[in-house]
Amino acid sequence: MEWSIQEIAKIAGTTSRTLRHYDDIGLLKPSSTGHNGYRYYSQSALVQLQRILLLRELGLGLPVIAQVLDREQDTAEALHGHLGWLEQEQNRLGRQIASVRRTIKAVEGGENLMAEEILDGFDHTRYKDEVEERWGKDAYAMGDAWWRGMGQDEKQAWKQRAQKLGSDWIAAAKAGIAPDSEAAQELAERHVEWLQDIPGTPAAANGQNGVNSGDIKGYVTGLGDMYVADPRFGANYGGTEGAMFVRDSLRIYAELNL
Amino acid sequence: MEWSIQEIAKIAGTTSRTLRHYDDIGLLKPSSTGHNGYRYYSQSALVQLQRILLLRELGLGLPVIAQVLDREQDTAEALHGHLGWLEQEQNRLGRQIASVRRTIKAVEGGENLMAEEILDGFDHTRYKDEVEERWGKDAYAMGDAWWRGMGQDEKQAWKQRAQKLGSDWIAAAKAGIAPDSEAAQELAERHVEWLQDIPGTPAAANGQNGVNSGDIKGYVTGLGDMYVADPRFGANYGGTEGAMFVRDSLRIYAELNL
DNA sequence: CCTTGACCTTGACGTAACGTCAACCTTTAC
DNA sequence: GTAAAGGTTGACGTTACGTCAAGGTCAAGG
Repeated sequence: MEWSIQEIAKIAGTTSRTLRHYDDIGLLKPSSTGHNGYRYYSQSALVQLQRILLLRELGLGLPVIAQVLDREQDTAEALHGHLGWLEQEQNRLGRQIASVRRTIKAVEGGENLMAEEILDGFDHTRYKDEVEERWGKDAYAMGDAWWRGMGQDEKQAWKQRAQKLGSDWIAAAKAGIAPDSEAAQELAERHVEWLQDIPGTPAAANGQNGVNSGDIKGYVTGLGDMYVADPRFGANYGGTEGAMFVRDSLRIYAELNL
Repeated sequence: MEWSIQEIAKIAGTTSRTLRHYDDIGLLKPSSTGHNGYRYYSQSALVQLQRILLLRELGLGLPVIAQVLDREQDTAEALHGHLGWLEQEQNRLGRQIASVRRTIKAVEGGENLMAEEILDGFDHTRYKDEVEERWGKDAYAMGDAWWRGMGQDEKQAWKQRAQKLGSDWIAAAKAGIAPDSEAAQELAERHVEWLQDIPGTPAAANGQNGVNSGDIKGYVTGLGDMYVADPRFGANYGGTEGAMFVRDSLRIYAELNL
């Protein structure tokens, strides 16, 4: 018994285009071809097709399905791997949903979505890439959620605090004092305390992150290096020169106190 | 203050390619262009970019973002709509995950993924399209889960039952008895009882589906029509002739008893 | 024999949002 | 002068087909 392309398509609940596609990519060849080029499919081809469609409904990609059918990969193994990916996706969606909900609340609360003022002084989203690269996506996500979850006045306060810290650093650097001087070390202490108020980072006082507290030292010195290497951060501390002063002060503070 | 394309890319945490893309599709034009064709972006463009990236991270499509930025659509409204889509997706993923888990269990339990034997007599996946079209996606999903959740012997029993029912129908039709005869009505009763054992359909005895029991009558007569109209179903009852006999018997039974 | 309609074929564009060369021009720094 | 860095405009690749487009094949009817 052989069926034409439309017939198996109907039987299996798919379209003839899909069949041609599977033929093109070599996933499922017709069991015979007429002299006129017509594709004909046998019972065994139908079984294969059903398998393909079953796996496809589970979300597997066609290349993976091909491997499974060619016995190049164990079915259960492939499904396990796929399951992991699916769960990751679901988590991602969950986080995204939470973010959207927060944003809706913020917007409906009258907050202008990322107003100009956010730019001057402190803009946390600028650091997205660095943060994600160094401490993982979750770190940024937590910081991001924390930031957007704050009220207008809280944000204002935070920015003022950051700006004050920055200007104090610049003043200290201009004054030519040493990084290991008492004044500089006091600033370093303020800086670390400030960092500890950002959730999701290794420095966060409450250990809600998976990072153990032993990382704080490396985190702080790493930050110092970043301030110097990246002009966007350095700009907050009076350019590269100021950033170097901050870095040295922080390193010394970290060595002595963390 | 103006920035080159790489500079804002870095500041905003994206790539120059993305900026060019946004320029191409008209989502974000550079605030000025040099005589050499270089793109330059101002502070306000940066703000727009940040807004775009924020919305993009929330999963909105670029066309929607464009509408929001052009004030053609309310931000909160767009986010609400998007939220609905996200939740749908999450649900879909959840169902898919459950399906994959069941399939893994089946495969690891030694069941050959859709073996040949499934084809003869009864293959529920053949009816996917019809079931989904007539009674919704959930109906098929539930029936599907139910089928794959059964053990090998249970499936065997089910198929035997289906096949016995089919052959009895064929025999009755061949015997030339009337659809309203006692023998035919007994068969119709068996048929309905059989249908009631398939979860997710309007006929299911336990009302786990959102369908009210008043639909059973329409469901049964509708099925009869389908048997006649679709040769795949009719084949189970001895072709179109037999299917017509089944349809008439079922219709009479439904009128009298449902 | 011719037409009509149903079904088949291959070929090619479109989809979302860019990543990734390729080929070529500018600016900056040494 | 030249090399490095950065800019420009194409154009292809990505996933799994949907959707024409142009044209050949086959069974039935006038």
